[in-house]
Amino acid sequence: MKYWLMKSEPNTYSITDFQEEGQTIWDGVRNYQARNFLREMKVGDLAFFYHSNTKIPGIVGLMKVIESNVIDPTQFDQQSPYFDSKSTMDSPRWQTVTVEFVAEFSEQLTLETLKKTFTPEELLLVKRGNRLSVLPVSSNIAQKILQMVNYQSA
DNA sequence: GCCAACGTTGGC
DNA sequence: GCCAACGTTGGC
Repeated sequence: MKYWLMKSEPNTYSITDFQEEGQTIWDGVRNYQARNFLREMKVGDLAFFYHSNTKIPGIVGLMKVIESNVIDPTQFDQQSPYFDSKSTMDSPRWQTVTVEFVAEFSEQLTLETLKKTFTPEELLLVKRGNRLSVLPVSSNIAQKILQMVNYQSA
């Protein structure tokens, strides 16, 4: 079982939206490195939900992969901003996962705190200039994060 | 709103 | 295949 971190702009899709929906297809990722991580994800993997491009960015919750290798439907939707004219039904370019809401943490773990706690080597997120919206989190760092937010796993 | 960092595009 | 121009991300 692996841990990941995925970014979402709360203006577009917040942890509250996610909780209300219960589960969602993580669509719209159009970066090859991020997509490759999405392809690696397996059912049962856990991912931190991160609020980006907002006043106080940070980790706000946890989700679980419930379906892997999902073809992102927005690549075929001409009305979608994520439409990709070069992708074909026979060999779709963009795969993603379906995730299920697990928890919203009682306290947000801010980027500021993450930067103070972890080195760029420990956590890719705090690397300067990092723009990946999907990234792996090593198991021991994930455990530390879960402790920091007082999350009691079932 | 600014801009650094980085990815992508397209001319050559 | 190089690289300048351009677009996007996302913190500040």
